[in-house]
Amino acid sequence: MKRRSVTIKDVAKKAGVGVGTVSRVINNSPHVKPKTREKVIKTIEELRYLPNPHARRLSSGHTKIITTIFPQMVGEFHQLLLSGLDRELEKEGYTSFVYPLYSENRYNFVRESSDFVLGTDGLIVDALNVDKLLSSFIPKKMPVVSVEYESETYDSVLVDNYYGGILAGDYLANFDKDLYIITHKRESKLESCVFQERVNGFLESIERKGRKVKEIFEIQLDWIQAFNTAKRIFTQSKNCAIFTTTDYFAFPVLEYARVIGLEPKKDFYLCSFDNLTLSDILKITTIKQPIVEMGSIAGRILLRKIQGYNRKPQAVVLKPELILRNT
Amino acid sequence: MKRRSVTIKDVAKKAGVGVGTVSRVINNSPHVKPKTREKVIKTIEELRYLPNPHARRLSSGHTKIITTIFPQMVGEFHQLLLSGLDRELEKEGYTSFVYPLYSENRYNFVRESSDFVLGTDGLIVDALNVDKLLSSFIPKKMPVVSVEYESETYDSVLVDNYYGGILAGDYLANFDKDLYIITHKRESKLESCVFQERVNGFLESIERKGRKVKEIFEIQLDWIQAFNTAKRIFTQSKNCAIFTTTDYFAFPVLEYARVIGLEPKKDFYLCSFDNLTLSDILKITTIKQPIVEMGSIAGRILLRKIQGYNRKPQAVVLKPELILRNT
DNA sequence: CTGAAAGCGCTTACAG
DNA sequence: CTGAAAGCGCTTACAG
Repeated sequence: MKRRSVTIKDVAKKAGVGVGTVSRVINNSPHVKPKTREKVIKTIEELRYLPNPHARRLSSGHTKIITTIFPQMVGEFHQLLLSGLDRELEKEGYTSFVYPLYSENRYNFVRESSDFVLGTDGLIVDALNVDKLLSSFIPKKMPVVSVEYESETYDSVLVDNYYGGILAGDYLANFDKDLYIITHKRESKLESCVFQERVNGFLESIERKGRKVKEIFEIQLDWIQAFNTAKRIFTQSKNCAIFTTTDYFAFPVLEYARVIGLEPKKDFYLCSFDNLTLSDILKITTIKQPIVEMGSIAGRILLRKIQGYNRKPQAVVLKPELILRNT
Repeated sequence: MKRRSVTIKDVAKKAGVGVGTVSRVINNSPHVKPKTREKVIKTIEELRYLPNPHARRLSSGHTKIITTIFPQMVGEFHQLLLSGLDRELEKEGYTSFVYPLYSENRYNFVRESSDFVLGTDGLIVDALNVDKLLSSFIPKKMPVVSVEYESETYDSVLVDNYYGGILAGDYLANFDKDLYIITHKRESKLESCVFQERVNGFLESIERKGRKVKEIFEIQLDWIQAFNTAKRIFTQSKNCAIFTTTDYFAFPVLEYARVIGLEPKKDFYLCSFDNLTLSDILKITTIKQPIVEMGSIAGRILLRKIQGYNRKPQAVVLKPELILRNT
């Protein structure tokens, strides 16, 4: 490709200095005489010079960018996680790109042109089995932090989903109701794997209390399906307590209950998971995760790894919390 | 940085071939004898060689990656847009990264290390005034497509938001109700600028019909605020028709109306904008945008520009559509 | 403080 | 089909 553009040489020649000096100027090196710097900056502007990032990265060895791999972009959750992450990255002049992995095609792209993974200084992987899915394409030296999934290969930052399930179970088992679970069915290896843990914790809790779940519904991350599932449950039982493993499902359930005139905390109980704005507005009882904090911690760990701190992979496990509200 | 890793030279030496041959193998060139290819592939695996992407990009001049800049990550909308985009990109072996621009810090990062924008082959910018905000950092030759904003500098793909507003106005003005608007207040230059257009179209439509809006509420993209605004409106008027410029606001409005026992299409009317799953579940009347299609068209145009087609910036304007439902 | 030069790790005509 | 070599555009010791 012959995209003849302005290079550092052109600037150097026009400014009457060496390329090294131009390089020092664009990198804010203090070892440049003010006069020289000024002259260089001026000709950079005149020539509208923009440094070639690939060349820069090839010789410097870093990009100051990290990649975040999310299974999907569901919005609020990821935005919160990212803002926590950014808070740390910004301190050191890094920023982050997002690579959503919501389709098989996108996954294949990572496999096939695995070099694109290498394109940045580090990797945050959210809610994916990074060991099975990605580690074989990730170069040995690449700093990686796994979020929401306990990796055997890398550092992890997660919420204790099992314990969250227990909290939900402890709450709902109090009531003399038919117990139901609505959870996400992992249909593809690319989907998040936190839900099963939540279910497991829930089951453990109610078993301890001598209770049994009446039915577990496994559906896709889809409001319509959740709505229809609610319909089925409320048709089966007019006296139920439902555990939805994400707030995303709680909303349609509550909605359907309203449609048929059921009153929460009387006709039925509902405990959800995530504590997104949604559950706050609708006054849904839910399990809260410290999302922003997860992001920050992950960022801090990643930065340390980039700087060369080396240690065995560890997992930081944060505790979820029951937020009692009106369901 | 001395991250001594395996290079193409190491592979060449061990395999007993030239570096050119190794390069041909990793790039799937057909001009390699099967025997040779096999040998090279084997030693690549033995050495666990991974090509350095920066070097690759420096000499080839492309990354096969395009960057998508979103103002925030609100989820469904962007996921749909991205999937439309990917459909086109994949055909040519490209993929896309997302750079969410939800904070001033993130914007500054683009300004200051503008070379990171150059890091990919093309740019999709969503719902931002790309002319004012970004064009000065974007190199002349970078292919750019603006989505949801009509750019003067680049090609654009958008929905006619003004016309959408008219559709909403034509609908709500039919009823003998107090007219209200709830819209998003752009507080920062980084926020989407589609909402004002929607409002303008709405105002134009009702004016034509000799109607006036009672009050316009400008709020943040926040459910709680929308909920409280609904409260204010329903306190002021028990007989109103509300235009929410995004489905995101329609849900809390409907929710509050329910709480106080108001019946849609009788006690009040509501017309929204976007046609997300939300409005489908809640049976909200809304203005539909062809989101996936916007993504595809943007992808196609961008690809053509990358391939060198050059023409004056044009705008592709898609028509929105009124979806009549239960509000 | 500054310039000349080596080197980063690839790709790609070129010559065979 | 293949190797030697130039070149992509930077950064960074090195020597002054």
